[in-house]
Amino acid sequence: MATDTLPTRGHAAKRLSILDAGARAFCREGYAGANIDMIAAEAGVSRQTVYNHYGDKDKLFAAVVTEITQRCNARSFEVLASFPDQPTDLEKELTCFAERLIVNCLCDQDGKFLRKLIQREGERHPHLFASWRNDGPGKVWSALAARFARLAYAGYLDMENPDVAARQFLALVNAELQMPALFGEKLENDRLQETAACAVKTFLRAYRKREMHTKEPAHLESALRG
Amino acid sequence: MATDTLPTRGHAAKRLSILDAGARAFCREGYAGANIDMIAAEAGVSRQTVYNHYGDKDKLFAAVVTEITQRCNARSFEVLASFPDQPTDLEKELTCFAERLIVNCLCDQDGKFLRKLIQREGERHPHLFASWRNDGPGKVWSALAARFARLAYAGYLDMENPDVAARQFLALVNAELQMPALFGEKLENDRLQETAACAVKTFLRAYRKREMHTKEPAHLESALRG
DNA sequence: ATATTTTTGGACAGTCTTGTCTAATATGTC
DNA sequence: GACATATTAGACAAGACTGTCCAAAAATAT
Repeated sequence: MATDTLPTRGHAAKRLSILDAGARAFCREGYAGANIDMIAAEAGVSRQTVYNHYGDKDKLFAAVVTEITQRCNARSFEVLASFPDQPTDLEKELTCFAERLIVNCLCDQDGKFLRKLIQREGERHPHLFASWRNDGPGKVWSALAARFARLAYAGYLDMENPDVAARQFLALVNAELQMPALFGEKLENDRLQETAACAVKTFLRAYRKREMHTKEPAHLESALRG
Repeated sequence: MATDTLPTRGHAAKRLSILDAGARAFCREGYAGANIDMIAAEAGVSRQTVYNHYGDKDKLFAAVVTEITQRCNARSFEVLASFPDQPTDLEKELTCFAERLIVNCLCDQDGKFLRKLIQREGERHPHLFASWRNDGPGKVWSALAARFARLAYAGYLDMENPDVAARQFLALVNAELQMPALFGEKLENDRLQETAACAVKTFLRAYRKREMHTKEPAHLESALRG
C-alpha cells in the first residue's frame, strides 16, 4: 500500500503499514469484527506495536478514517481540477473526466475502503464522518455543480439546477458500479469505459443544449415540440 | 413490526419478534457486533427462547436475511405491477411510479434493513445473498427494463438499450437518497416527491421520443440532428 | 382441572478479545 | 562499541459472548 515516496522501513513505515492493515480489516470485518491481532498480523507487526503507535482500537479506527478521508479528498479535487471547462468535444472530454472519476475516486483502494467504512460504521460513529461529509463528497458535489453551471453559462448545457445535475451525473456514473462494488468484484477496463460512456451519453441527452451552434432553427424546434 | 394480520401472541409471535429484533440488531451493529442477549432483550424474550427457535446465531442470521429478502421482493414486484404501461400523461404517471418505488422499496423498513445487511455482510456471506441478487434487484431490473422496452416499442420512449435505461432510471431515483440513507436520516414527504419528479424529468429529457405522435417528420429530424 | 408445550432466569464452561506488563531482542545513533 | 529507542513474543487479568443445561413458572391445549 505504501507508495514509493513513503518510507518503506523504520518507525514511520510500520505506522503506515498498521494504518493500511487497519483500513482493510475494518472494511472487511466491520469495527467489532476486526481484532487487533488480525490487524497486527496483516501489518506484519506485533500486537504491542499497534498499541504503541495508536493507543487503542478506537484511536486506531479514528486514525484510519481521517487518514483515508484525507487521501480521498486530495484525489477527488485533483480529478475535479481536470474538468473540461472549455471543451472542444464535450461528450468525449466529459467521458474521459467520468473515467478519471471512476478510476481515481470510486474504484481506487482508498475510495472503496472509505465508502465501505461509511456504510458499515457511519451510523455508529457519526462524528468521525462529519469531515467526510463536509470536506469530502459534499464539497465535490458543489464544486462539480459549479463546473456544470459554468458550462451552462458558456452555452454548452441547458439546466435549471446545477446541483441536481451534479448529483445526477454522479448517480449515472455510479449506476453500473453498484453491484460490483457491493460484492467486491473488480471492474475490467473496457467495462469501465463503457460505463462512463453510457452515463455521459444519457447525461448529455438530458442536458445538452439543443439549439444549433450555427443557427437557430426556432420554427423547426417549436414544430417538433408542439 | 408484526402487522395486524400476523399473530401478536403465542409461539409464532415470539418467533417473528425475534426475527425483527435480529434484523434491527444485525443492521445496526453488524453480524459480529450484534449479540444474542441484545436481540433477546429487544425482542422482549429470554435468550434461551432465541436458541429454541433458531438454533444459533448463524441460523438466526440466515433466517433474517431470507425472510427480509422475501418481503422485499414481494413488495418490489407489487410496485412493478403498477408500472404505467399505457400512460396518458407519461411524466406524471412515471413520477407516481417512482414515488411508489421510493416509498415501498427504497425507504421502507425492510428495504433499508436489507440494503444495510447487504452492505455490511454481503462480502462475508456471499451465499446468503445469491438469492437477493438473483430473485431480488436483479429481477426487478430486468423486469423494469422489459417495461421500458414496451414503452419504447409503443412509441413513448427512444432508447437503444432498455437494460441500461432501467439501471439509470433507478440510479436517478436513488441519486438524492444516497446521503440520507447512509446516515439514517428520514425523508420528508415533499422532498421525496421532489426527488421523484427530478429523476423522472431528467430521465424523460434523455429518453422521451422526440418525434411527433401524429406524423413522422423524418426529414426535419435528420436536418436537426445532422 | 390436568397434561403438554413453551418460556424463563440463572448458572455454567469454553472461547475470544482487549489492553497491560515484562524481559528479551532488534534497530539505529553517536 | 555503547547507548537509546523501537519492537517482539509471550504471559496475564478482566470482561464479553456463545451455546448448553436445568428446574421453576407460565401459557396453551385437551
